[in-house]
Amino acid sequence: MIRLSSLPEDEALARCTGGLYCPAQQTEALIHFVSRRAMDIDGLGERWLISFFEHGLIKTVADIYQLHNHADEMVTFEKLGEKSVQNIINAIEASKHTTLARFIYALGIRGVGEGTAQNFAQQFGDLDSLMAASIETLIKTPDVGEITAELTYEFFRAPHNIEVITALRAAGVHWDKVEQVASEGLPLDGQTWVITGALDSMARDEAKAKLQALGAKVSGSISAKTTALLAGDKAGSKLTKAEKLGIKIVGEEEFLALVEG
DNA sequence: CATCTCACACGCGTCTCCGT
DNA sequence: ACGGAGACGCGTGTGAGATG
Repeated sequence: MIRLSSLPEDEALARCTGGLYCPAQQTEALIHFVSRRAMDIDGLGERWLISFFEHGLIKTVADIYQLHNHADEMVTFEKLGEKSVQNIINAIEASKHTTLARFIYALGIRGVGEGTAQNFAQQFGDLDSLMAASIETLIKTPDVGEITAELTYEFFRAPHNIEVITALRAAGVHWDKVEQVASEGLPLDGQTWVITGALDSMARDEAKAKLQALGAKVSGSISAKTTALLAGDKAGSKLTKAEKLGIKIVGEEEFLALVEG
């Protein structure tokens, strides 16, 4: 996505709202769709997506799931061998089994990032309910205001977006039923945590999942309302800010004792 | 086997939107 | 109107795979 603020004044209004279909945004949509936090298709990055797009192998994100029919053509690309192509095809196949939250995030609806996508998944439980929801209903989702609700509503009213979503589901993209999580009674219920630095024992995503499983909300930036900062190696400005605000700093050992105990 | 390219992981800063 | 928090782009370091 191109930030409006990075555009010259006279181009600021040039952004279209085509979502999954608009030609100017197609490659951006593709790149976002395969990214780690969305559908997580390993090995298929920006470079190959653009090449495949330029050679007409893919036009929309739904075409990614037809790429296995073009394996012979793919190996003819420079720097792309049989092994890489097989890895890409395997990764595409693996991505068919996902979660509703990831799928919503992958759609690239403006204003809907990872957190909001998760909230939508929790709130609506299935894609059809979300797609059918009115602006008034959408606004009832946590962290969703008028603007995001309207953008989401419009997204699901665009025929080409519906087409792509239908094609994705027809290609076999599916997700498990959403489990409604009740955070009440969990040890970290009502707390907001932030993670900084690298952890030795696990990836940050894993640490985030563990904290969420204990009822905590995990945020990306420190504020006065933050309960605690989980600080690993090479912690940067977040640690400084947390210290300044007098926020509790939790080291990896203490964190492990907490999540395992 | 050395080199090159690409994708990924992660941190950080900025901007925007939401809720109060 | 303001502060909090999320979205997003950019920069850097690292590892895997392709090529010659």
